[in-house]
Order: sequence, then structure tokens, then C-alpha cells
Amino acid sequence: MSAQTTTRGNDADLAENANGAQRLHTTELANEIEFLTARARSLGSGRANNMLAELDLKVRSYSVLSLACSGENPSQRELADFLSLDPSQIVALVDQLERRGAVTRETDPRDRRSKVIVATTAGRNLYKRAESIIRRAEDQSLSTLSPQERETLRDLLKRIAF
Amino acid sequence: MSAQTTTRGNDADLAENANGAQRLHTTELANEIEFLTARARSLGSGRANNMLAELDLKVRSYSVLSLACSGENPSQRELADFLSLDPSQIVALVDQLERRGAVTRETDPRDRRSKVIVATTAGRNLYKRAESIIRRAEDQSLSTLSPQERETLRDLLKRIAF
DNA sequence: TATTGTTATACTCTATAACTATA
DNA sequence: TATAGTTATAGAGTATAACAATA
Repeated sequence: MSAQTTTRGNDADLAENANGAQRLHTTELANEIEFLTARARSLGSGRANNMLAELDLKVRSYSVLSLACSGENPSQRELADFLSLDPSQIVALVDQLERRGAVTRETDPRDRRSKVIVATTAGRNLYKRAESIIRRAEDQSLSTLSPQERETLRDLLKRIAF
Repeated sequence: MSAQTTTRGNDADLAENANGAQRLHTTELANEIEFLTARARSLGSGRANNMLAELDLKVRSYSVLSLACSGENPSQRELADFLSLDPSQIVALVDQLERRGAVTRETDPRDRRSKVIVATTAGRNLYKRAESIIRRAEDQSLSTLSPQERETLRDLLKRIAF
């Protein structure tokens, strides 16, 4: 998905550490890439959501805001395609961001059905703060990896994600 | 995936390919490891769920079945911890698998509060078939990676997932 | 008093279909 | 006839609290 989902996140994992489900780490399941990807995502987006809460954002709304700030002037349809979300979910996300003055909908003059999402100045400021939080969250989630390993991971993921 | 979620999966991505949201691939967001992980997970579990449908399983129930077949005799509490799911969700998943005769709940004699989940013969047969489907799904999801790269990815993910 | 499993409930996320306005 | 955005709704997934049995 891309666009991700809220998850139980950190609390559950503290529980696991406190507890003793480490026996299960040697299991077949624990070595499946799909499982590991899902677990990494769950931990990562859980942490990111917790940290973004201070800006009243979630990973979802952050993603939309980020693309609105990208300079690519995405339409809602493009956001839906790229984030693997239904167009109706984009409506709700853009509504929220628009209500707080972070983005505006501008009708594309070349196709008046289409609405381009662009960030306001306030939206770009919000994004700057959110981006730095996301960077800290990512840094924490990847704390066991060296910079080189992080680049390797990024490249491998990029090849399977697109 | 661990604990995962159903996702829109393949259809959305065909739409993306058909469409032209490729502009957004150069975006900052598209290079964030968290985003790529989420997207990879979404594609992967979407595909796996589609393929597991013929066995009337999902990634969730497959994960529980897999751990029930692991020989580690996990309790429901351990399943919840390991899969980052709430204990009440485990109840529902085990109920389903128990109803179809794939697993049984056995009271742990050393702690009669705890119930150990063990696979039946039918459950192990079901798991064999599911496992081969999961392997095919994973193979398709990782088709752009060499065997070596897959191992690298597995190791990196393992270090951030646990 | 604390923990395992269970039930119930509310909330979020996801999927689908129908509508409108534009093309 | 088809597409972008919107609305409404139902379903799946998630989080929380309370309870019984057991420790």
C-alpha cells in the first residue's frame, strides 16, 4: 500500500520484548520477506504516526502534503494512483488539509474535471516540520543499519515497489 | 507480513501503470524507506491475499497457521505479541481455523489459563499448499531481484523488524 | 493482585457503487 | 461514452475496556 495504515506499533513491541515470543524468531514465517516487510512497515508507520501526532498529521496526510509540496502539481487522481488509495479516500485527506489551510484545490484549466493539489505557504511550513519528524522517525527505525546498508535497502525496495 | 492488512493491491497498480503518475517517482516521498516499505508491503500482501483466496485463507490466517505448524507450540498470547495483533484478534483468527479443523486449542497443563495452538493433520496439509502459494507470490513480488539480492533484503529487513 | 483468553464496542481504514460535471 | 471528483455505505481491520478463570 503505500499509503499506509495505522498500526499498534511500539507498545506491542515493548510487550513482545518484555515477553518471550523470541522462540518464534527462528520460525519459517519469521524468515519470509513478505512477513518481514509487513512487520517493518507496521513498526515504522506506527512510530511515524506517533511522532507526527504533535502536528496533527498521520503518515497518510503527510504523504499527500509531501506530494503537494513536490512541485509536480499532482491531481487527485494521480495521488490516488501513486498512493494506491481509492479516489474517495483522497477526497477526505485533501478535505482535511484544505480545512487547515495547508493545501488548495485548483481546477486544471486544460481539463476542468481535474483538480490540482498545491500547497500554501502555511502548508510548506507544515511540511518542513513534518519532514524533519519523519527523518527522525526513519532514523530511529533504521538505527541498526549503517548508512550504506540504508542505501542498499532503499534501492532494493525501490525496485520491488515500482 | 505480520500483521497486515488487506490492500487494494494489483488492480490499483495496473491503473497506475496504465496511467501516468510516473512523474511522482522522482519525488522525495518516493525515496523514503518508510514509504517504499509500505508500498512493497501493500503490493506483496495484496498479491498474496489474492492468491491465497483459493484456499480461503488470507495472509493473517496463513501466519497463524504457519506458527501453529512451526513445532513451537505458541500460545495465543505469544501469537498476539509476535504478529503485533491484539489478543482479541487472535481469538477470531483461531476460531476460524479451528472451525475448519485446521488447528486445535489445547490447555497448557503447566498454566491452565494459557491455550496452545497446534495444527491438526488437515491443518498441516493446508499449510503445505498455502506455503507453496506464498512462495510463488513472493517469487513474483521479488521477480526483479536476483537470489543474492533477495538474501540481502531478507537480512536487512530482519534487522529492522526485530 | 496480575495474566490469559474472551466478549463487546467504537473507531479507522478499505472497497464499491452511484451521482455530477466535464470531456 | 468515458473520466475526475464527490458522496454514501458497507465491510474489514484496529484499539479499548470489561469480565471469567486461573495464577
